[in-house]
Amino acid sequence: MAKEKETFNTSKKNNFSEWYTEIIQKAELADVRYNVKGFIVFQPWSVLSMEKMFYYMESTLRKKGHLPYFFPTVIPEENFKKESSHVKGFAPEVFWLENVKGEGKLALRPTSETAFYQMFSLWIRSYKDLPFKTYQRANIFRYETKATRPFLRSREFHWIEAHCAHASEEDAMKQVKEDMETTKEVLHDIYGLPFIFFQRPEWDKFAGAKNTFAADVLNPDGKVVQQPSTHLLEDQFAKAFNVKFKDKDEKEKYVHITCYGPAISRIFASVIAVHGDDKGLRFPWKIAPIQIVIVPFSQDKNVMKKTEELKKDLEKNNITIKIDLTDKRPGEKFYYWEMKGVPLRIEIGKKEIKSKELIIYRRDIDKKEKIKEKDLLKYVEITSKEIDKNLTKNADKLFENNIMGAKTKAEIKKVIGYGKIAKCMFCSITKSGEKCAEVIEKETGAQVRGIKLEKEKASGNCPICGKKATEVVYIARSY
RNA sequence: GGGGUCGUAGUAUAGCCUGGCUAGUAUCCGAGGUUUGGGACUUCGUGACCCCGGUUCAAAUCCGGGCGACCCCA
Repeated sequence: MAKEKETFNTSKKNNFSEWYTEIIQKAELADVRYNVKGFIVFQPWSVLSMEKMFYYMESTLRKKGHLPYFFPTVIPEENFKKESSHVKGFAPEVFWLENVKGEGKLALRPTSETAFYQMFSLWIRSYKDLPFKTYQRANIFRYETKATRPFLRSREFHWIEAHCAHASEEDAMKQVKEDMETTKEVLHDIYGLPFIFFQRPEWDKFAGAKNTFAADVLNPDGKVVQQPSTHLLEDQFAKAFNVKFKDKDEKEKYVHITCYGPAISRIFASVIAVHGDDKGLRFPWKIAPIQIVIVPFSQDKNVMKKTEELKKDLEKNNITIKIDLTDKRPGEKFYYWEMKGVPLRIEIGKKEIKSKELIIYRRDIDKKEKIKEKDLLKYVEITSKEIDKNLTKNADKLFENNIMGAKTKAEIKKVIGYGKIAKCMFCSITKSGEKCAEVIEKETGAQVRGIKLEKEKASGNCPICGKKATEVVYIARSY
């Protein structure tokens, strides 16, 4: 046997940053050599997976009554300026198109509130039109400063944004809860990503929102990544864009708007980071670019015939499958597809034909087993579910073990130093708590992420200012 | 936002300090042969000094600027 060769120069645990950089290149997820900073080429292995991610997210939204749109990529400056806190928050990140003859200045959308609500004002007339639930799949542009990272923070990213108009604040809040439910159904139950939904503190809200709720996913390096966020926009945007409806009582009222933004390309970063290991990627079954790869040991006629047969049977069951016919040796193919994260591999040669058996390798647990050929479909059906369950369970466990209580400033420091999330009492997440949050950020480099929606009971005092605690907050470093 | 490291074939690197060679090696790629049950071997071949300017008889090497990448801290 040949000498052990590691797939990566470093392990995920010892140096997450380098592991991440390396896996993106090795697994051909993105080519960062495109010659504009912060813009990368998404390669097939990431696109195929993200297509599936989009599919699950979009079909879940549609099931819940959202209808799809494609809005223009450009937004006129005029729209952009209508909501003052929004423009203030986003202005530094906007790419402007200059030299557009006679058209005024145009922004490349950094998000599309100001495009959607402009049209909402034309479309929404009556309470019968509400709730008005939309979404679009789009790429958006934000001028991130120098810390760009493939998938995690790029200047162009691919996302879904859902915009809804409601008759009342209660309805809007219901929508926010539905968005959280959607996040669980898709991010957790399909992509296998654990998260906590936080209500963000006053000082960390989306520009122009009354309240922001955001899901934080934990990265293996101990930092959290903000994933989907949903915002209660109250009626600020409705007033700015004059989105009104005639209610049952015959009065004109402003709608209550909510928006929800799952960024698929960024969530993909978490899929890589959370599930990957030192052999490479590990895809959850439903979002694997290829779900099963067949590696034949020889190109013998009978082996080839059997391989084709298996492929057809599996494809009939909607399984994405590939036969590896390259002239590499089997061992090299094994390592390659393991690095690529394909969940299942079938190995087949003359011996298996004779014994009517198959060797199956499971990427999630890195083990092989033998099964009867006739049991293949049933095996795949059961195992694919087990794979997802297993990956999700492991991720959940890791997440839970990374939350630690802290009672004093020193303890917060310690917990953050371990690369974990600190849970502690806090004075307030309204304006008055901001100073304490700044102290924490200055001394630990971590931010107050917010409170859980199902409110936890506070007791004792704020470890920073010593005032009576009103909230239980979570503190973490973030991307 | 602050700091650091760096840019030589598709990839990873040597050479740079102390200017001068046909720019070395491995891998990848292409052609041939032997192989194929966990990262094969062999023969031949193609391929590179990030861009702009400066110093110099002479620049991959020194200087300035630009562009880009990575890492750490906030």
